[in-house]
Amino acid sequence: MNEYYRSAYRPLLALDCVIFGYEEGTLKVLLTRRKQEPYKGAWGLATGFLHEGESLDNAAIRILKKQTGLDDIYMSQLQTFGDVGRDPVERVVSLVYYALVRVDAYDEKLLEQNQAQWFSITALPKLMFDHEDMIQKSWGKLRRKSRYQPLGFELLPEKFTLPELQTLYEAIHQKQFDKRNFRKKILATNLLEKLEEKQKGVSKKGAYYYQFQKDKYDELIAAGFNFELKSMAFGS
Amino acid sequence: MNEYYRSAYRPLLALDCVIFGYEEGTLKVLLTRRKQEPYKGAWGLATGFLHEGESLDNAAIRILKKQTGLDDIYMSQLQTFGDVGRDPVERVVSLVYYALVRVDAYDEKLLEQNQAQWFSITALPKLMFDHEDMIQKSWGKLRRKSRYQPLGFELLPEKFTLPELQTLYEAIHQKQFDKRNFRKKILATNLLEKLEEKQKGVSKKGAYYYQFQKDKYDELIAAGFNFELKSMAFGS
DNA sequence: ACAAAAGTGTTGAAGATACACCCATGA
DNA sequence: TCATGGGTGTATCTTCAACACTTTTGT
Repeated sequence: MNEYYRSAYRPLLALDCVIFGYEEGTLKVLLTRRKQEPYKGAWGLATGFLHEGESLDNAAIRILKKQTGLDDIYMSQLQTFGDVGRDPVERVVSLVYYALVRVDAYDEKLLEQNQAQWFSITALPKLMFDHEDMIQKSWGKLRRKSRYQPLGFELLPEKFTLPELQTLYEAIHQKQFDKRNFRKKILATNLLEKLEEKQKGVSKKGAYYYQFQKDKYDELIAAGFNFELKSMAFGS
Repeated sequence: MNEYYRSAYRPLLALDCVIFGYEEGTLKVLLTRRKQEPYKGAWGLATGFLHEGESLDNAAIRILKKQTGLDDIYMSQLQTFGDVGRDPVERVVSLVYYALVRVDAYDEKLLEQNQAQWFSITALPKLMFDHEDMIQKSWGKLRRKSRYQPLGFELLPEKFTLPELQTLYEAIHQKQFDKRNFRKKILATNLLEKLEEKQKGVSKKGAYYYQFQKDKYDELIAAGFNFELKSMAFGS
């Protein structure tokens, strides 16, 4: 290694994960209490430093696994935060990932073990550093992305009903949708398989379960199919 | 500072800038030759390490200023690249910014001084490390963003004609647009002011100059106006 | 007068929105 | 039987895409 590299400043590099979940009709975020002084006990995102020899994505996977017990989580980089005073203890540059998990797959025991808790996105506690900003920006990204990518499914169990899916979208967008138009739009993607089974216990009539056809989606993606919006496509 | 921070791994943190320009009907990227061994002389993006006490955006501004002589450049974070072997010399995590500059504002002398050169985006030389990937991803972002934000103006002089603007969009999207539809769409934003003056020398008839009304745009943004697409808005 | 690029409107198709009633079931 | 939430179709409007001729002016 030469002078060019050796003399450079080396900041700490952290990864913070905004973990979204969906439960009881509201969009939630998983928060944990900070384990070290100062600000010990303050609510914040799941976090960790990058390890030597570890890629960024792998570091995020490691942190998510530790926090949730799950691999194979939908996960994507949001952006990097690096204001000078954002961590008052020491200069830390922080890469934010956001992740979508199925709350039903979540290991309850880990909540206690990690001093973690789900909070409704509309009723967050006071958060340390710039974590509030990170969550709001992640939510914005989720809103925008859910318009052209079938993300909602990542937050629901394998089998879900259309009313459930609609309520989820309403929680993400904080907006009511028309039942008929919503169904039309969702079913028009042709990515949902209707099952024979009906949901019991929630309503008297019972709603049909659907399943997201991930294979079909992956095929379409592989074939170069584009779920992007058509309008403003400057077509021809 | 306590143990939690002290024991953490500290990678090098670089910033790489994809500088887009527009000239002679083609979208271009500004590249420089690497100044140190190994790979000295290889083409790559304008780059630099983060300095102590400097925010990420300020670091990007510094690097852009050094490269182009300009401040006040449109600039935005793309994403962070951190694969383990991406810099073969040493582990370097790299934050990519993309920037849009007016080539006419560019100081010619700096090109030589920095061993820099504009390359058409469709005819890039072999690039070092993962810089090719960074450029392609930035271009993708530029394409997507130009559909719902008036970005094109950043690449043109203050005064420009609609045929010029259209050619720019065609260069960004690598696609021909219909003159009439393009005009309609652009003028529908109500953000362009038609000037009295006509362009001379390019065509016999001469095209009217237009000017982007940045004040008006900023006002609308401040008022919460949203340039996002309407379709898929899950409206009501 | 003619060549070359600038400028302009309309029509049909597709997609988005608004809206109201019947159905199945458990209590 | 009735209360609750599930399911369905249509009419209107907006937006997008396709398309061809006239205007201006320099040579």
